Amino acid sequence: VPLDRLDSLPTWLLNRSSARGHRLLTEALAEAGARGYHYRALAALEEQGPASQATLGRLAELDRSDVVATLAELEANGLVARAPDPDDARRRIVTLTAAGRRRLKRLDGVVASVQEELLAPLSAAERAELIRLLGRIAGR
Amino acid sequence: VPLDRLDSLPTWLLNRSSARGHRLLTEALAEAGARGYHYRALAALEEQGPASQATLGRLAELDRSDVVATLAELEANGLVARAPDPDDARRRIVTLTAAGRRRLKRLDGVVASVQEELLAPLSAAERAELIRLLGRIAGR
DNA sequence: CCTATTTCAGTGTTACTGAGATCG
DNA sequence: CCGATCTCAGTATCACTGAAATAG
Repeated sequence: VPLDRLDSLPTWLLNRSSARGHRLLTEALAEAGARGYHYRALAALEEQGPASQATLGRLAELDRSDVVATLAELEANGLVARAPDPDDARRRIVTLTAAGRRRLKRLDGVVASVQEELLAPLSAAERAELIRLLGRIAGR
Repeated sequence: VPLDRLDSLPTWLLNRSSARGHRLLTEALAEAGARGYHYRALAALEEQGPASQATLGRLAELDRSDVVATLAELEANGLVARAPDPDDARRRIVTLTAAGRRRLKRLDGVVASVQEELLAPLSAAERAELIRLLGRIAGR
């Protein structure tokens, strides 16, 4: 970075690193035919089991307006199924299909290789330390 | 984070940390009546001296279309002055005014206190280590 | 009545793209 | 004619807001 003031400024370095990671991830997922929202939604479904769209949106931290389109796309590709909740007619229960589970496994691999690429300059110990330090400042 | 898959994922932690830093910075600068672009432009001017708008944009990593509005705002507040380059009529030379220098000093303080707030959970040694690790993966 | 869910349409933000005018 | 500079207008993106319909 050409500006002295910025090149060891934490907020700046975080922005650069995050942008680079985000770019790598978006590109890698796009190559696999997915976007971040799809991965997060599939992961939430696998970890928490079938859930209403609203619950799923909260778990995967999707905006309520984006949940609809995201799940519709996943359903169109046969990765999830949506059915009305017999106990509460407002809800639609979303479940992961076998194809969805396989897709998630594949995307897990894509995501892992992006981490590898992003952290390539660091040793295993340094990677662990970075994760620890980021966890302390990430908030939430 | 409610999802196991994400809570120690570097790209995810970087996004959270970066977003938190960005929010703190934007808010603190707004309270001081500035935005990130203003700070970067003023800093570039102080570090590199008077420069054309295009050069300044490259130094401060502003988009070419945003340079105009940013500098117009700074000029309206008397923080920079713009004058035609006598040697090249395409260029407008931008210089930092005394008021601009004072404002930059004040914003440096604002930016520093944001770093302090963001990194509050870390010791001095941890902060240095984080900066070092981020520098290695930030790219550019 | 009030709250929760699902959905759609529109807004706001922030970066960027395209193109024109000027000039070396 | 090519390339750089400055400028404006318009677009793309992404998260979000408002509001409506439905139901507990």
